[in-house]
Amino acid sequence: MSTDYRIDNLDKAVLSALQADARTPYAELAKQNGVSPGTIHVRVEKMKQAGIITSAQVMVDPKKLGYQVCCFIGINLKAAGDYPEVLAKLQALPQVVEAYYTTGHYSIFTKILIRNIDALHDLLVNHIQCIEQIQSTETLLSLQQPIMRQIQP
Amino acid sequence: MSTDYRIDNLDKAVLSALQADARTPYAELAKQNGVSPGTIHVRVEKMKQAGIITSAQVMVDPKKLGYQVCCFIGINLKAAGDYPEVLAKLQALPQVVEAYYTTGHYSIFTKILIRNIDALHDLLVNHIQCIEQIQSTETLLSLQQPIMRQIQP
DNA sequence: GATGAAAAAATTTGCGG
DNA sequence: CCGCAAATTTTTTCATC
Repeated sequence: MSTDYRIDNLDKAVLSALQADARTPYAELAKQNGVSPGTIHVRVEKMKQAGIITSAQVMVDPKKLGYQVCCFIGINLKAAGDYPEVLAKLQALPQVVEAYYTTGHYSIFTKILIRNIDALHDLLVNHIQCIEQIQSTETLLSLQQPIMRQIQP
Repeated sequence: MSTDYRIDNLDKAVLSALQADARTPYAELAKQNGVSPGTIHVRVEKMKQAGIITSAQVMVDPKKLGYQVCCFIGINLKAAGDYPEVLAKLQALPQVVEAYYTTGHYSIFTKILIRNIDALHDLLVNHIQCIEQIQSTETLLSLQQPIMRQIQP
C-alpha cells in the first residue's frame, strides 16, 4: 500500500490526465506519451501501490441532488481535549462532508453541504450548537465556488 | 448536459457505489441490484446527461506528491468590487486548489496545498499579501483531516 | 423502460528483448 | 524496465419483450 516511489515525467502526465478523467483509455495515454498501453498500466499500478493514487471517484453536482447550500462552520471547543467526542458527533451528520483539525481562528473547521437555509438552521441549532463541548460556532456561507481543482503532480 | 431528471433508488445505489469506486463493473452493480448490465449503463448515461455525474477523477494523496501542508487562507478585500481581479490572480497560483466567495468573516476563502511551511510563507508574502486589492488575510493551518467524503445521493 | 446476448473496446497478463 | 500481442474483462449496442 505504501512503497516509496519517485514519480517521473511519464507518471506525472498519466496522473494529470487521470485526475481530469479517470476513464481516459490507456491506449490514448500510451499514444500521447509515445509508449505502449502495457507501460501505462504498469505505471498506474505502481502509483496505486505507492499510495499516490488513492481511489477513482465519480464526482457529482450537489445542487443537482438537491443540496443547494454550501457553507463552512468554524467551531471553537471549550477544551482542546474534547476534540474526539465532538468529531464523532460530526461524523454522524452526513451533511458534514469535510472536517479539519486546525490551528488559528477555529479548533475544528467543517465544510457542509445541505438542502437549504432552513435545513442549515436546523443543523446548527439542533445538531451542532447543542453539542455540549462546543463553545461557539461561526458560519461562512459560500455564494460561489470559482476555483475547484486538484493539486498538480 | 442539463436535462432535469428525478433519481430513484436504483440510481442512488449506483451513484453511491461509483462515488466510492468509479471503476466498479456494471455487471457487479447489476447483480447487486437485481437488474441487467444494460440497465446500469442506461442509468449512468442518464445521470451524466442530467449533469448529476460531472466527472470521474482519480484522487491522489497530496502528501505522497510532496505537498505536506494543507491550510486555509481567509481573505478580506478593500472593496467588494475587487473580487474578479483578485480571483484571477489566485487562479494563477496552482497551490490554490479551492476558492469560495463567502459571506461572513471573509470575502474570499481559499484552500491551499503546498510543499512546506517555507513555501507557504513565500506564497503568503510574495504572492498573496502583495495583491493590492487585498486588505488582510488570516491563515488556518490544518493539522489533520478526519472527515473527507462525498454527499450522499 | 428493461433484458440479455452479441459486438466492440479496454484492461491485464506474460513472453521476449 | 519496456513492448508486443494474446487472453480476459468490461462496456456498449440492439433486437426483443
